[in-house]
Amino acid sequence: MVEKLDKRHTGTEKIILEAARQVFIRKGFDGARMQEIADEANINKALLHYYFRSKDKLFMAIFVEVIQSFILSSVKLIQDPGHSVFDKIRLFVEKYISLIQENPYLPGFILNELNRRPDRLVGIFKSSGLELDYFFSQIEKEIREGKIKPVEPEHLLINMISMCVFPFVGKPMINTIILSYSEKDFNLFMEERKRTIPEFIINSIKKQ
Amino acid sequence: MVEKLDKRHTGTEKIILEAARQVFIRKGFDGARMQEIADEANINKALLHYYFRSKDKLFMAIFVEVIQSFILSSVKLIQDPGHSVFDKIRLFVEKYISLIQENPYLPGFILNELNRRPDRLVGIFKSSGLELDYFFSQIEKEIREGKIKPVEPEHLLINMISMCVFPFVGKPMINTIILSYSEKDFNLFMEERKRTIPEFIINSIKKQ
DNA sequence: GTCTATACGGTGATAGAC
DNA sequence: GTCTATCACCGTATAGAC
Repeated sequence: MVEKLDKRHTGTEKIILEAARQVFIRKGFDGARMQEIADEANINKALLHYYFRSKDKLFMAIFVEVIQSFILSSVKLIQDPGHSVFDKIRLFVEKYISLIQENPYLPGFILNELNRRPDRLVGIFKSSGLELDYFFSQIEKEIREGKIKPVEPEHLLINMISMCVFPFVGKPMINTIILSYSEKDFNLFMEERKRTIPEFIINSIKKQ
Repeated sequence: MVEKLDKRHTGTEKIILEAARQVFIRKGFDGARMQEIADEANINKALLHYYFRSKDKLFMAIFVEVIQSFILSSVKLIQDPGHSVFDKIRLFVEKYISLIQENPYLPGFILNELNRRPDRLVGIFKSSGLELDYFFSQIEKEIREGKIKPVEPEHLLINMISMCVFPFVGKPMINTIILSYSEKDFNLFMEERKRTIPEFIINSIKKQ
């Protein structure tokens, strides 16, 4: 608990974390091997246990880091008072898809680990302080003002997230059975979605 | 290859398959243990290897079964010539969500395994013969007839699937950080979505 | 801090009795 | 077909030299 409070990350520790990140994301917790992480970092297994006591602790270290850098960073703007709902939709979709494009395997990794060991992992970002009250009340306000049609804010939010994230998680399925896309096709498709998703949503909820 | 062509599934074999199905879906291939499957089936490990030669073969057996019963069954109606596009949207969403509600962990399992070992698994339903040509041309026809707005059929389809499936895959995240739902809340939410998703889609694409 | 060597508990798979 | 016993290996973790 108190360990490593003031100690800064050394070079080796950073290298290990980066190697662990790559291997865990590629293989998942169960599929990852300490040996593979050691190889990736060009060190030996013993050193892994020197820096992090166990596989589980090493995993938790990278998982916390991943969660915070990935989820929290991008979801802040939807609470920003400076944008209309429509603008937030456009900005969020563009930003969120771009973020995932840089780390396309992150969503699948996070969601799978969360499903596999919810008790262990869910607590991590339970205290992340993600508040959506303002966004939801903003939607209700714009409904009252006649700017957008009556719509359930929760469903709207989940719809938006679903359409951005799911294609990456379902990529192997999309590329084979659903649409028979090549890697290049898929990238183009996701690039198009930065435009079509906001269009699709706004078409649905805008007052005529 | 030729083995077991005429031999019907015995009782024991069915029990094993059912046990394997539960454990694999709960733990994934890497996390599943042959011992646990044996326990679940109330037999011993040796018998597993008697019926299926290896863990991998046992996994493939249940995976093929899962894919076929899950994916193919529900996606047929979108090629059905007897429904309008709007009706297909309503029917598909209702049917697909209901199907997943009966096996809520199936989508996460399938998607994760597919991402983890695409080379091995993707071939299984590559020859499934899922054809979407009719559905896509039907959409383009209704666009020409002025029934629905110009829309990219591929995006429409992926949007629909995303909104149905993603909430189940992202359930731990929705229930904790995004919406703070209880199990009961979540079920209610998904029940609502059978109505709100078709409404959301049709609002977006219907001609005024 | 970093290495080699090793302990030790699983884990998939097989042998062989019944 | 079903069981018990066992093997060979792998994976995490530790001991101890440098």
